[in-house]
Amino acid sequence: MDVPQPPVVLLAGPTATGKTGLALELAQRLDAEIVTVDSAQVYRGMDIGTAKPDAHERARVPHHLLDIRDPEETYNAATFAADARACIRAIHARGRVALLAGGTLLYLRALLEGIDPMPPVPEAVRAAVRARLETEGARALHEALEAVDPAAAGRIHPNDPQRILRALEVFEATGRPLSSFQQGGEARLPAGWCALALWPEDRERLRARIAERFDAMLEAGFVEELRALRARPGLTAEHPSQRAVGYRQGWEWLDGEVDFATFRSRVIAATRHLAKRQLTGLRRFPLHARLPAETVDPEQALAALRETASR
RNA sequence: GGCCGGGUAGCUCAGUCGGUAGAGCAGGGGAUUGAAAAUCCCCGUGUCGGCGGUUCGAUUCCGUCCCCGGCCA
Repeated sequence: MDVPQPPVVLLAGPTATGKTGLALELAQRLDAEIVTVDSAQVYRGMDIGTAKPDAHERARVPHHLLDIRDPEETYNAATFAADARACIRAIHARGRVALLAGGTLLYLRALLEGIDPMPPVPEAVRAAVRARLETEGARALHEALEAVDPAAAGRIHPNDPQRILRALEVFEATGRPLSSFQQGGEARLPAGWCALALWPEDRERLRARIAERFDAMLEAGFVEELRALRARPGLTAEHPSQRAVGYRQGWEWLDGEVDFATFRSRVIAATRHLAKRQLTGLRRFPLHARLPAETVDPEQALAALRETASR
């Protein structure tokens, strides 16, 4: 390229739009290494269902932040932000471009805005609050939160157990309201970044693609992958890794709760829901360009990059 | 051909003792600060199969026809 390349290129987009393929293509042309932004692909043993780049693809271009946790472990946004920052620094030290590729927007925001520093919550505190949720219910805990952290309670819906839990455990662990840690911040792209997103213009085609892709996963041995995970003694359907699309429904099926046809249609529906939520998040994300997903075109992506770099 | 069920939202169905109807799923939009492929919130007018009749008023009752199941011929 005759114009200076942006040192960080971001390729986002909802699931099943061809990010992996385009990222590979771009990485080779830009002499880049790929940093995956994906909350499910961090787990080992979850390959087919997460559409993780295969060994051949990973041999072509170095990939980072894949397979860095066992499925019994829990990864999170703050850790991602730190890991990704370290990866970018190392890639730049090698004189190469960092290509961030993936669709987990919370992770991206944590990286861009920074995530407000907060002390870790001891597991015992977490378990205690969780137990209260079981016995008292989300509404009651929301009222409890109202008393100690009205700002957070106002922002969190009374039916949202996950956020109520988080706010309460932070208060229990630190004696300070969660909201007092949160400074708030805007997602702004640093200089030298170029943010692109693959954008499906045609929902109908995206839906068809999602169904086809899942059938291909089944053919590639997804059921074997599920059985292997289920055979791990310490792993349960409640682990965050196993709540991922495809895996959650896989446990339901293997536990005999639903038949195969229901399993298949539920996974496909859940994937469409995921794509929809990703699209919603992407709409308010600072992007330089949307690339039509129907015609994934590396040339078009490179043109968008050049235009951004020359600004 | 006879008898019995059914025909209500894109799908599966509930309901209206007569005052023109609502759930789940699907679909759309939105929120999102350490689980995020997570967790939540909001959005439902549809000749209530057709045509007649009774009635102030019928998707609801009656008649008739059509369609789909089942049983009997």
